[in-house]
Amino acid sequence: MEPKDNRASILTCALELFAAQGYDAIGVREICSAAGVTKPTLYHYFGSKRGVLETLVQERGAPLLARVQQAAAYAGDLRQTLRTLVLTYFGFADAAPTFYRLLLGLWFAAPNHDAFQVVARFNEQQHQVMEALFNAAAHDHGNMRGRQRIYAATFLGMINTYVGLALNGYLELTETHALQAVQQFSYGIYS
Amino acid sequence: MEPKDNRASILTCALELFAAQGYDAIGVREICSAAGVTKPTLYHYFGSKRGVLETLVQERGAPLLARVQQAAAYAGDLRQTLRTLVLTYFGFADAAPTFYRLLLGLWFAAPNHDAFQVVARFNEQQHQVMEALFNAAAHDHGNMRGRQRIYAATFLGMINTYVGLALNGYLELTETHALQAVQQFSYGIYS
DNA sequence: GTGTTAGTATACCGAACGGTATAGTATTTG
DNA sequence: CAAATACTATACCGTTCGGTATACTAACAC
Repeated sequence: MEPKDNRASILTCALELFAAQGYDAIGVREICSAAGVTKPTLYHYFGSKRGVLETLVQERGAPLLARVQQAAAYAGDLRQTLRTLVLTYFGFADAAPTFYRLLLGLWFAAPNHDAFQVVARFNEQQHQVMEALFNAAAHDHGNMRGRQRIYAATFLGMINTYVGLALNGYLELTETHALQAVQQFSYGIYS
Repeated sequence: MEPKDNRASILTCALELFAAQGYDAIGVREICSAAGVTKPTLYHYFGSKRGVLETLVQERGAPLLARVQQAAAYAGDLRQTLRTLVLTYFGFADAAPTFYRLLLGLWFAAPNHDAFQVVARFNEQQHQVMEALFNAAAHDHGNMRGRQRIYAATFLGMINTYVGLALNGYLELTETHALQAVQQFSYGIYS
């Protein structure tokens, strides 16, 4: 029997419930009862319902961001870097589907919504990484210049689309799909 | 002064509020006060809050579905059909950005959520249209066979991604982008 | 032992939620 | 004119919401 860690089990239960039912549809009470604690415990650790979501995004998102940052290092071969990136994302989504579902559920959510803004900041961080990559690549590929922002956005969008469709049972995150996606995307750039 | 149509103004206000703040974040009271009516009026026309959303999706979505169905007619030139489709979607999103925002906000929302299921049915209808198109095209392009479902899903996903990024200010829905998107997508198919 | 701190539970707060019972008005139908 | 239908307002229902005041326990500090 592992020593009970209320903080951790609150986060785990909240993630599962948020991902399945939506942030707004889940009350603090449900999280607490699922985690086997009472409300003051949750508020002791996170201060508010939004604090739970923020902690969740930060802590569970950090590994993804770290891997992505590493995979996004540009070494002269853009296509290869993109391949590594897609595989990194697919691997993460495969290992943490519930968390990715939470992110995707708020990807295009209402802009004035509390929960959206939390996730938007996280997405913006990923966007920065991608934009830096395309900026670096634009030195070698002059015809890309001026479009780095769009490339970053559509590349991330393509990844999220694939993951979202996979989560909804439309396809699977195979290496074949990853490579095909990169090939497709690259064709749009170099042409 | 137009003759006041309470039913219509409820729908209009609900759409605006849902799209901006999210379905769950908006109460029936807010819709009513924005529309200048009281709750029994709303419940007279729509029966429930969910009924408002359902009506919204059906009535505002019908024109899109009609245009898409027409544009998806296959006449031997898949690439041209896809071009027409993307332009149809872009045109609709440009004319009804608020409604499209509502759809996108629930695109990958939590699967057990009330609002998601309403939109999911609508998305499924579009998916059927796309799948039929790729089924027809697979007669001419044997190498597509068996992948029609994936093609339909990723094609719609690509469109939604572009529209979503446009709504969030990352790009604009120009004809150039539309053609580029199709070219990209087609390359993934024929290769 | 005496504070002090971290963590947890009971019980409660006011506000907002979705929805409705009742009563009215205005228009149409006989 | 009477009856029925469509629509709208006042006022209310019970429930749940996010959040908290208070108190208690265990552990560690001095």
